[in-house]
Amino acid sequence: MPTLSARLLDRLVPAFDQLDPGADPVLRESDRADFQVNGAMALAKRLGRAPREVAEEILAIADLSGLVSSTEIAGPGFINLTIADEALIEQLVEMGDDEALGVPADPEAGVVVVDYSAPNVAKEMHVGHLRSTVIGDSLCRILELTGAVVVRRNHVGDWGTPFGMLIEHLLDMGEAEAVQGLSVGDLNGFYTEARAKFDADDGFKERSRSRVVSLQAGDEETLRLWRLLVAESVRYFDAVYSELGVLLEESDVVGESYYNPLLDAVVDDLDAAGLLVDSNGAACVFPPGFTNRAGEPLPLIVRKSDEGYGYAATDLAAVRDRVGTLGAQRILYVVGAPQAQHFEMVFAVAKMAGWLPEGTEAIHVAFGNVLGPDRKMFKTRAGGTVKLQDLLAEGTERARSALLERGHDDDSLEATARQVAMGAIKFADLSTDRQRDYIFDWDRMLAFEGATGPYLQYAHARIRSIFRRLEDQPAAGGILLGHPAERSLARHLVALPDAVAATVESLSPSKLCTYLFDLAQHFTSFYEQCSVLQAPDEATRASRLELCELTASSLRLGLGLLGIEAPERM
RNA sequence: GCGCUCGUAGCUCAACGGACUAGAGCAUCUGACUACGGAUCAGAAGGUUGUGGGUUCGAAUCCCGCCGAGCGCACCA
Repeated sequence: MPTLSARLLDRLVPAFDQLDPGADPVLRESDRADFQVNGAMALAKRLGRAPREVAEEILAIADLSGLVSSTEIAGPGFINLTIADEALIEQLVEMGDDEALGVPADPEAGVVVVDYSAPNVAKEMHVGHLRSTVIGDSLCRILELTGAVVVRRNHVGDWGTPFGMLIEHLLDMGEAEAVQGLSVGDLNGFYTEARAKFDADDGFKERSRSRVVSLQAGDEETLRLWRLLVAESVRYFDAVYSELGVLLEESDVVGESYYNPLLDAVVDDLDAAGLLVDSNGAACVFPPGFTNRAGEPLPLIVRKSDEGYGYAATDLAAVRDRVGTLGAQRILYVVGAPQAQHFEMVFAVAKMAGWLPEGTEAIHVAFGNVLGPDRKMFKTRAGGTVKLQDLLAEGTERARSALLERGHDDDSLEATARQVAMGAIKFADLSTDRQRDYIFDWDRMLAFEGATGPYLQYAHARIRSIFRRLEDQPAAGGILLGHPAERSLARHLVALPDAVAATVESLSPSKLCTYLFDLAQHFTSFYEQCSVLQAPDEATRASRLELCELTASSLRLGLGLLGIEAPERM
């Protein structure tokens, strides 16, 4: 089913084509009317004609019958369009019949690999993993709805020199005891103890070093111990993901170690392509346009001077694997903004090597830091790292008391508190433009008023409450838009597909957040002005119930795309 | 030093080169509870969009300079 804006474009494009083939109508939502068409002005400039005259000609040519009820040319050459109520109603009916509420699935969307979350084995997840996990999860859900085949990749840090000391520490403790400790999630304690011994005890340090060598050499017993560490960590990650309500699973974990067997080929093939340069003993590629502090060319170090591989090699191998084996048309890296230059370089080298051919693209979906109320990096009061589990638990606790304060009185309290807390945390994160840093503030995000997760959940719960009170099955009549509040709600409802499209286009869930908040506001305004259950007549009542149903579905779908649950009651 | 990102209302944020009033939310002030959840709604007030130029019919948005902030800049990921 085509969206309303697609229908409009179908009528407008031929008119613009007639004056200048390929001209963009520049169709936008408008606060003056329903839509505005701004393309006439740019077109007039190219044609050397008067803008208003061009606008008039467009309107004369375009067949807007049945879709638009009135048009107006305003200002320097804006075309304002008011949608016919019948067209709006038709759109709403189709929306109601569609599980995706009119969001079109693009059959050409292709395979998209989304690389996100990426915690480290044997380390606890902390607030620094929050944004990648939440943003990545939301993008996956949205891309799937819009037709992409999404492959989730949790690129966990499961390899490298720290594993020597971790394995030795595990042996010192005894396997059984170590596993016991790890299974209760005390990964930081484990890591810290290992680190402390490594720094203090030369013998331990020596054992750790040779253990790394055994690990890299593929010694079976060492690998077994390493797998034990990885398995315990993955179980712990799963517990966090499940509490947070993100879709990552064990099978999505494809850590750094997975790419080890592919690294030699990366170097060999770069060498064969003549791209590899030896610089101070390291095997490097110098992609053009990157310089260091001294203004000299900056290398991407593929193999270190000690023969070891760095993360550039792993990232290059991952690009090859994802494009070559998984068939990715797009690879999204949901990774913090500070790594922008690294990814630019990796992508540049991958292109030079032909590993990102025409028709494929790699995108760094960068995001800013989580800051505390003091605008500095978010830390605990003691200055330590905020553990993700602690953060989620605190949120749930705060949500619980907020619900109790407001008289929540059934046995769903625990479950609802968790849903509200996760909704609050996620909405706060997703509603700010990705690129910017955002300030983590419990009171603001957990407020039940304003643009927050709880406000949206509340709007949904109120609608559901109407249906709980409904005793009879309403007659299936048509939709009526007699009241201005009904019409503006309707107008907003049909814009859901456009909001989703804008979100996909920019890979910014904040656009969807804005849409949903506006929708909730339009709804509550309608709700205040238009009685539903006690509507003046049966036809109006049925129509309003239908509008309620569509709003609830839209909120549920939209929140779902953000990874936020929509409880029936709060 | 070079590069990237960014400076919008007291605070947190929107605004895809477009309109006579730069929008929301919070906080503040004023109203509205005998309708479906007042956890709400209606309204008011609040801005030389860091600054100085430029391009344009039209700039928060594009270009240049300056000021300020954060991050990155060779073997950790």
